[in-house]
Amino acid sequence: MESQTHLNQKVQRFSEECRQKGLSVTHQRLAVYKKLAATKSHPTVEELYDLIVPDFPMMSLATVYKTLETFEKHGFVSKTRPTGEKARFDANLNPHHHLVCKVCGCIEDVYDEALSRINLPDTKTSNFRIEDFRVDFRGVCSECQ
Amino acid sequence: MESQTHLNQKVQRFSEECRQKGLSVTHQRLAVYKKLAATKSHPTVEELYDLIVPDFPMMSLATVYKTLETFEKHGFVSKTRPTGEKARFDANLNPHHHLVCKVCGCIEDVYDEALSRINLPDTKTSNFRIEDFRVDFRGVCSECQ
DNA sequence: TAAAAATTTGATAATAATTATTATTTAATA
DNA sequence: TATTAAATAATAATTATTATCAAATTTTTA
Ligand SMILES: [Mn+2]
Ligand SMILES: [Mn+2]
Ligand SMILES: [Zn+2]
Ligand SMILES: [Zn+2]
Repeated sequence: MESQTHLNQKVQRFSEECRQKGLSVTHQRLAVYKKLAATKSHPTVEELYDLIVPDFPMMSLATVYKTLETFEKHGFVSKTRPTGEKARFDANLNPHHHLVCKVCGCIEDVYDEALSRINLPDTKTSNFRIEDFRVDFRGVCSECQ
Repeated sequence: MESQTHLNQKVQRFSEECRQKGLSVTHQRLAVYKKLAATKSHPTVEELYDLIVPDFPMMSLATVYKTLETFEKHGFVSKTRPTGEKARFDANLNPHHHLVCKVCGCIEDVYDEALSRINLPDTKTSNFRIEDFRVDFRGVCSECQ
């Protein structure tokens, strides 16, 4: 659970960065960002939409799609698609890894300092330039056990 | 590049396992398996279909979909869905990780003994039961540089 | 080997997720 | 507040994937 003040700071930074990048700070964008920054659940587009609609009945699903696309392009959120169907989003940009449930598809964040110290594999022969890496730990969440 | 004899052995084993599991060994299934086992490119369903059609003009795209679904269910292939659009398939079931190109979406296999020895993160508090893990090294392939 | 039973295929329809279109509305700026 | 560029909402279109089902093929049984 993020503290309320921390969340407000995050939203504040988001608004400033939008202006810096020439993006209008609209009610819709604020609503999407706030809901996403307030949860750890890596919601799908539709889940986010359902979270927002009660507070914001005129919100359109297509706007949530486009907003998240914009956010991803500008580096406000990350998008992931583990084995399940739908894309999932995360406003947590600190480098971290994921626990992915094979049963229900839910995602939990996992931080592990040791992982940041692994040696990158040798890619001299294929000449692939590695920029970063993410680990998906796959298994069964507590709910599904 | 797989050697031809190694590939033949793999197809041989595949046929035997199909029979053991009560799956008919059809021309279509052999064609899909052979093409997939012969490439390292992690093709999409449509790419596989296009590879197969010249040799096998009556092949249906729906059959490729269904065949791959069957193969995955029976553990003959693995399916992966990077951030891009389409699912990609791999007949290489040795535990390995992936180099994923951020530009074109291509996937290369990467083996790294050191990775198999990492300590799993502590999940006592969330009670998530980790079964395995996969690392996506993200960056830019040689083609796209 | 031939007939019967079971499975698979191919053609196509249906569905689900996502993206494109466009008239209207809103936000930023002067 | 008026101007202008950008964003939204409603909805159509597209794309990837799955479902349906009669016909064909494969496997089993006699
Ligand atoms: Mn996360
Ligand atoms: Mn692979
Ligand atoms: Zn679960
Ligand atoms: Zn590339």
